[in-house]
Amino acid sequence: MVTDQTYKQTMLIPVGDFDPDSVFNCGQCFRWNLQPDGSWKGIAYNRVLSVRYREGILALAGTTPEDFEEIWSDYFDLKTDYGKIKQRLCSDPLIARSIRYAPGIRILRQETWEAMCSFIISQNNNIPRIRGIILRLCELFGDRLDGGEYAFPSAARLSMLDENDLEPLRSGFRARYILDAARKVASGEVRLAALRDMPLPQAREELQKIKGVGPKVADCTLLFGCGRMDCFPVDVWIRKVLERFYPNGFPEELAEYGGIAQQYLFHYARCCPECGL
DNA sequence: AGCCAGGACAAGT
DNA sequence: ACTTGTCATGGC
Repeated sequence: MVTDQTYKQTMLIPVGDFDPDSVFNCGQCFRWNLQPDGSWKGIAYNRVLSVRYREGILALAGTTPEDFEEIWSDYFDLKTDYGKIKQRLCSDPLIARSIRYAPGIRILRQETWEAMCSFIISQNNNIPRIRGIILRLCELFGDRLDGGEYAFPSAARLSMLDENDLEPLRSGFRARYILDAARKVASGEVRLAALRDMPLPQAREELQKIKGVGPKVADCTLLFGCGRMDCFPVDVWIRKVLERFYPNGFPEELAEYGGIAQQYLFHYARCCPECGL
């Protein structure tokens, strides 16, 4: 049954530098899954999408031209020339190696609220369990979408709950952090929409008004949830990389795309046995 | 079985 | 301003 005014279809877009396995499994997002048929299914912006990539063509199934223009083109950052950015980043030998290891990584432009919640949940946690907690959060409190999937629940919805309601998530000590975030966002005490245009230090300060949001979660929110590609989240892996390979600091001339560099380095350090860490 | 996970907080120097 | 113990749960 078709519920939309527009029939869903498959969009074919020529794009370079895109490997779904790298994009969806490099630790930046938690709601994309490989299907038995080889496609990737995910949820973002209250929409379900199916993704394939082959020989320079990105195939988006189950969407509309309108949604592609308004949502997915930006979500996958298709207007950004990653080839050019990678060329610049390759001036650094370690980043060059990490790009060679997974050249198809791109930074997704996720929703701010979802990114912030996801990385609140990520603290002192492992990626499989992060995904499980987020899945339960969506199934319990998110709106139902096509195909039995669930949207990410809004801050307004979560702000009405208490810690007992979140118990089935098994998110541990993070439950009260999720609630504090929901309440401060729903009440307008923290204005996520304003983060995009704030100076970085001010944006970090604003985010850290929330219990459970420290420097690392704030930077992940800004990089993955606000498109701030100059933001450089430092987690345990990146800290090891910095101590070992950049004792004099990260190269200044690459700071403009520091967040993208950080993601190549993170994935390389975490996944490549021969990276030296 | 035990260590550790894309950290942050609170209390202590 | 820097250091340390603690937090709840479960993946490996």
